[in-house]
Amino acid sequence: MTALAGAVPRMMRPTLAQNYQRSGFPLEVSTPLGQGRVNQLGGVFINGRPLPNHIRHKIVEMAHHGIRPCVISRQLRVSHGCVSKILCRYQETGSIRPGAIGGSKAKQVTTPEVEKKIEEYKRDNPGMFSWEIRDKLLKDGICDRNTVPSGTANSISRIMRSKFGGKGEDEDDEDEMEKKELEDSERKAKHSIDGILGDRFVESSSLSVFSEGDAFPRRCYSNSNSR
DNA sequence: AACGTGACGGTTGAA
DNA sequence: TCTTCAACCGTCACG
Repeated sequence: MTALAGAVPRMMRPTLAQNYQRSGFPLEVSTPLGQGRVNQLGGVFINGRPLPNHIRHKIVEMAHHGIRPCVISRQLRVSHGCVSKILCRYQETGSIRPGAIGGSKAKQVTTPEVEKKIEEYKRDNPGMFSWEIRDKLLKDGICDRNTVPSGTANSISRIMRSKFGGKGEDEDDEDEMEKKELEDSERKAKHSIDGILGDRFVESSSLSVFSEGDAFPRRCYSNSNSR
């Protein structure tokens, strides 16, 4: 979102709408969903969707074995930009998981103090309902009628989701999330890129204990591909 | 040749 | 239930 009209950086090519056909590869690959596309390296991907977990694992695993990103890219048929991005993220966060896609950024409807209080209530009484929390916030004088999280208590639910296991931003839950995701991906495999890609990459997708890697990028570009 | 990075078209899901 | 919109995705191409 930095490109200003009139001052078009060179990077911003005045493109013919990106169509993934510059390479002469077929635009789409026939899949049960008709979503698969083929990149320049011949790899299959779904535009807009994250690579499957086992490929992400594989990328990190190979990097840990000292395999260079360009080799990983060619071998797994994933663009080097993507390999670079995944490895950078892994280095920064220790997680191979993609970020949370979609949704709006939660509005700051509550002060940190209120959030803390909600956490406290929830810790003391995990079975507490949103509306009960809301009432208690009012009763304890933490909020008044104007400042209490919204009428439907949706915002309270949101806070609770994010604090007590929602989209899994919590690093402590990483293993748990990984497990859940694995199960989930198995369930969805037939209808996702995992299924589309089949077992092309499945062998040795288990992630072993890593030693200090050497093939990780030296630097990272900012994680968010800002627009 | 390898790699960092910005633009792009696309998907997702909370509001 | 539908729409909007900002987050994310991977690819591509440039430097």
